[in-house]
Amino acid sequence: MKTGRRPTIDDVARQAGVSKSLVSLVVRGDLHVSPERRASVLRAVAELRYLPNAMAQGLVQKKTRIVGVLVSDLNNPFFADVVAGIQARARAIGYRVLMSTGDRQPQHEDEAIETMLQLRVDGLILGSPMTESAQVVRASKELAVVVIGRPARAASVDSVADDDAAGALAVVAHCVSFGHRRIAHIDGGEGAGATERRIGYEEAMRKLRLQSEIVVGRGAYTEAGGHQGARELLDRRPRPTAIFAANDLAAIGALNAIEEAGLRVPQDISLVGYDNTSLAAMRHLSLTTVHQPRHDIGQMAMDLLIERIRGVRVKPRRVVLAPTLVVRSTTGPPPRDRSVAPVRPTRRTSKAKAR
Amino acid sequence: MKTGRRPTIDDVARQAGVSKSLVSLVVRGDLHVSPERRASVLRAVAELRYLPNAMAQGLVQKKTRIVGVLVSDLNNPFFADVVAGIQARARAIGYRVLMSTGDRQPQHEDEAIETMLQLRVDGLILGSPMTESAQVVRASKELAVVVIGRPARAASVDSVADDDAAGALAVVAHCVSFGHRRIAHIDGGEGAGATERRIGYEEAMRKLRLQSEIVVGRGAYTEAGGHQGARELLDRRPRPTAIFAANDLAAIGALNAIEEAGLRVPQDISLVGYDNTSLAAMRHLSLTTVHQPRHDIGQMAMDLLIERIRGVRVKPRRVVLAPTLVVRSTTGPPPRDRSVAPVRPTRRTSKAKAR
DNA sequence: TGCTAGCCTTGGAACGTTCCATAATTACTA
DNA sequence: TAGTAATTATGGAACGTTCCAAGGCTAGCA
Repeated sequence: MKTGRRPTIDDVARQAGVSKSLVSLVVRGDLHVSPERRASVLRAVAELRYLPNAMAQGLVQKKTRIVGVLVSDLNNPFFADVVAGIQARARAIGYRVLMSTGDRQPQHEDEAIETMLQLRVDGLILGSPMTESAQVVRASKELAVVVIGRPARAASVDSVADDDAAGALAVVAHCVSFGHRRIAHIDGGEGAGATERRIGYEEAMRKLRLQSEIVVGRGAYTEAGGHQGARELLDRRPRPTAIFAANDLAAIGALNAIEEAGLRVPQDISLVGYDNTSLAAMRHLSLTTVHQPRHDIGQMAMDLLIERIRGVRVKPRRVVLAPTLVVRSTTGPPPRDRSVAPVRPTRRTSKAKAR
Repeated sequence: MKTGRRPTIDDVARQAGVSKSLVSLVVRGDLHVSPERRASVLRAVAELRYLPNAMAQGLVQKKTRIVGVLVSDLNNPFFADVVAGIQARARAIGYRVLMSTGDRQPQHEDEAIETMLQLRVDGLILGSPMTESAQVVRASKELAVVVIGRPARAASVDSVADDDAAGALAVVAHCVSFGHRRIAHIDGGEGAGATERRIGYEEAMRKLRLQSEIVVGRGAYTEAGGHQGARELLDRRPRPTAIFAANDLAAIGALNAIEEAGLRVPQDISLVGYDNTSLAAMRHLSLTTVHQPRHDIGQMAMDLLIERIRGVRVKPRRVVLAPTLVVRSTTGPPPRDRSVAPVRPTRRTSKAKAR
């Protein structure tokens, strides 16, 4: 770490024997520059290792070509693909991506967002934020904001999310097709989309005439949350025969709790996650879950953001993508249980074969 | 997204009836301001929702109080805790953290770093970068750079890493204590610390008089890499009885390959990972692995960075933390195998008990 | 030859802050 | 009461870019 002052555009201009305006033009790839001068400028740039100061650029241009991305939880591989999708699009149109995380703490998330706002990023993508805070809504009046993972409320905010109700229904229906009735849910607490998934679960249960069996354990979109929610559920008598966790991380926590209780999956209890993260796909785990097109979600979020940045659209958009159930090995028929009459055994058998 | 111009310090000054210098003092919490004026400035700030422009600040202050963090792979939960450690320290001393990722592609990593440099971050923490590129070394001449996960080469770069040789030795010794001899390694390719781990493995094998059994499958710090490396190893005859994967992600990929081959862990083959990520701790997986103090690593990296930023130290530091073996359920005695004489059965038994 | 058009190049204003020197005010001391 | 010190407030320069209007030059054309 030497103390040499970073070269500025003036240093380059002096070295190349031209004006700083010309250097600026060359660096930005302007076409109307004579080949000789361009060459000498580029030589000077290389010799001095000149790197334009993005702050000075941003100040005068009143834009940064940076989009900020808030990632709610670095422990959740869900965001890896989402961010990859964002970056792919951003790269294609010359935008840079800067990330930040609030570690699932609303206050920290607000601070992270504030940092982005102070930096005057051109747009903000919020990956499953804990809240659509007042700060966010205010911010969205002055720059483009897209929320991923929950439907935005404010009209100035766009969103990209999957259809949680449809996903939840698919899960419940899948369990019912095996003959389950006591299908419980571990919710995602304050997490993005958690309320939608819980309500989706409840409505699905009602639709399938299982409203009397609705049970929700309090959890979170984390392993710890899933663990706690599962313990709550496992303590109930009669015990649920299937658990639908709000996301894959929670499902893993639930699995830990289930195994700690000496139960087997899926023989004693079926388990379903959400998100179809790389974790769920692990052969050893082979978690039945709901797939979301993560890369597409990221791309779509970036597309929406760009539309707003460019001002080609002012109307809010709520993109809803269709989720798909991915059946793996953590779901199966419920155990025989004398306390409850077996449920439509024929249907159970046929579905079990279909798997 | 309204088009209202963001309020500047001048707007606040006008509204509060004071000079912009005074506004600047109040906003930065200077003490020598009369209570009345402070109050009116703060009122104006609130009314206008004034947020200082970090670019303008950075331009004149010649520092940003931002540290950039490159995360090599968002799929690897290893970095979640590292970043948490960095953030904890940063928050304590009023620095902001901005992240970026190159998705394990050296070229993208360089671009991400360039973005940070253009932004004139005060320091850069590189989380397990694919390379210590020329760009990084150059950059380190002008700002503080700390590398995590591999010992830095350049004198101007600090580093925080665990003792990979010690970790590898612990793994190999653990396997040997069970009676394994054909202990193979899946390397981490170009990943940070991968070479050190591979060499550590090879030296450990030599030290334990198993040099003739050294086998390295080509892999990467990813599930796919581990899968491929494992397939390569499983095709060998005689087959290894234990596999030491370069990290937990690779171990999971290896586990998939092992199960695909119809083998059981640990009965047919033992498996060890590295990093002790949350994945390894999953009860259902229960992977024997090597623990790194991730949060401490992050904190230490931030501490080193701050020393450099503040200029209180110019000598390079290579912090090496001690790893610890975490024995779980994926390691056990090798299967009986008539082609090789059993190895010191007494020792095997005693160690098995110790577990 | 003079005029126009087009290309290339340039100086200086602007962006929104902080820093610095100095001014204005008040308080304290001899 | 004057002089000094301490406190609070201010205007303008500076930071490193881009933008804009305008200048110089060359070439084409009548």
